Amino acid sequence: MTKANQQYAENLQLELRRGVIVLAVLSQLRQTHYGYSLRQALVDKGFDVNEGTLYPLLRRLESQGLLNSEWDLEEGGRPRRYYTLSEAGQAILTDLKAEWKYLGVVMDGLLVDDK
Amino acid sequence: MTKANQQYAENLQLELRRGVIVLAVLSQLRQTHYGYSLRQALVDKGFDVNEGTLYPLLRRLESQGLLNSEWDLEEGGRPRRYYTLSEAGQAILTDLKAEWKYLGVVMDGLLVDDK
DNA sequence: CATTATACATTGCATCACATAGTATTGTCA
DNA sequence: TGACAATACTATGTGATGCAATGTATAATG
Repeated sequence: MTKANQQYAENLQLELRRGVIVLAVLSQLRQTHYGYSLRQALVDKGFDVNEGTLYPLLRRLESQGLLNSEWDLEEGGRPRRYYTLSEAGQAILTDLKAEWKYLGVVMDGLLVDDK
Repeated sequence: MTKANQQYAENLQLELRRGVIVLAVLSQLRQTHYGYSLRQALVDKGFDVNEGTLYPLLRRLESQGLLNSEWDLEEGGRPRRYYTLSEAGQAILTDLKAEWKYLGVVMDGLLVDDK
């Protein structure tokens, strides 16, 4: 595999993960998290997310009304912004889960080693 | 669900499918196809792809050396460009299949209804 | 003879992940 | 004590890419 091909492969793997990020994030926000702890939870479970991806994503989802957030300015600690799913966010999560499941079935059909 | 939320939901579903498109395309090109027949094969199996997505995608994959193509200029027929997987394309397909499988496992872990 | 299906191409727009860099505090370890 | 890593969040620019829209042209269908 040439260097160029390796580059293409990495790129395609990134694309593959790209679409799933929101689903991954929403799934974990069934429990309250702040950005950093959310990232750790995802990484721990095998889903690596860049900080430069996650933080803006959370702000975007909040601006779309899918998340609620609240600052925690505890004394003697760094300020944390806690996120939870809004009702709309829960509805979207349900949608995306269904779509994900459907996609799995479709892809299984496409990837069958026929003949 | 408000109109805005419906918009977000559609958008996120598009994103979800986005990353998988290349994998879907490569999977079907284990058999030779031209663009139009490839699109039909995908749609038939539940994977809807836009023409404006598919045709440029095929050109791009070819330019990256993952596909080979050949015009068929049969008399009394519309010209068709037939695509097949190159060796590099087959390698990438194998990679992506593995990544897809891994992603499935990870997502299953994330989506578990714990508690 | 008009409409639909086939077959491919192109352009501009909008979305979005990531790399990178920056700020600031807390903890660790030599 | 002083350097470095970890914590926690923000901001910006770039590149990749899907899609809607539009165009071209031929064949089939009614």
